[in-house]
Amino acid sequence: CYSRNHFLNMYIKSGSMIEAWEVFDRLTEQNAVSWNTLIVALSEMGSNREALRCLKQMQLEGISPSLVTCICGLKACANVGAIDSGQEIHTLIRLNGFEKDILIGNTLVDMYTKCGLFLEAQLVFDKLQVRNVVSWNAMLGGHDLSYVGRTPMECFEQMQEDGAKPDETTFKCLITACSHSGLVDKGKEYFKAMKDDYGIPPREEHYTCIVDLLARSGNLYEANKLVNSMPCSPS
RNA sequence: UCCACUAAGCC
Repeated sequence: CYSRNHFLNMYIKSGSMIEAWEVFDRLTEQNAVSWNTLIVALSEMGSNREALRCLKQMQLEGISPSLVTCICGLKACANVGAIDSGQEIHTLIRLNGFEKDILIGNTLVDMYTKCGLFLEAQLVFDKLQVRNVVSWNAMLGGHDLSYVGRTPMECFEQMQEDGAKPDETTFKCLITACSHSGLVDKGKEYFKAMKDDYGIPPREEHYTCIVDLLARSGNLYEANKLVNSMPCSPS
């Protein structure tokens, strides 16, 4: 069944969804992994409702959702703001004792922020036993932090006190958060600090973030200057 | 370790 699932994934990754379904149907024994593979594929192609239907279906067929199933399901919920299903999955998580898992926790935080339940997200976040850079990035990037009475700056400091090392994604989230809160100077500072103090060379997306920040604040001249000084796209 | 967490703008 091992190789069968690989096979299934191969079709999916090459974009042959029809063949993938055929392979799936012909599997004599669909285990949680085959279902997960399908659910991920569906949600990646934007068929999130269909993905959630699969999650129900697998249960009807007597296969219990694994930890990975819960993660994939939550992502599908996050994509379409399906808070009801999200909460059902959260219940499932509790029933199975998956809640201490960091990946589960991070995905829950993300799902709740994407669904607009910021306090719920904060609650899950606070209850995490261990937090990593992804947890912090999810908080930082998910929504306007002012909903939970925080600023991007505080969040950024706290994450470091907590021992998380800011990465590329952190700065994308951080600068975007500044941009959305009108914190123009702070955003510029962070952009500079990123390479000067943290040794992270800005990528194309970081330039997009900072240009967006400048342009939004009416700083067209500076934005233009920056675009012209950009190195050619690395990758 | 068959599958799995966060990630800019435009729309």
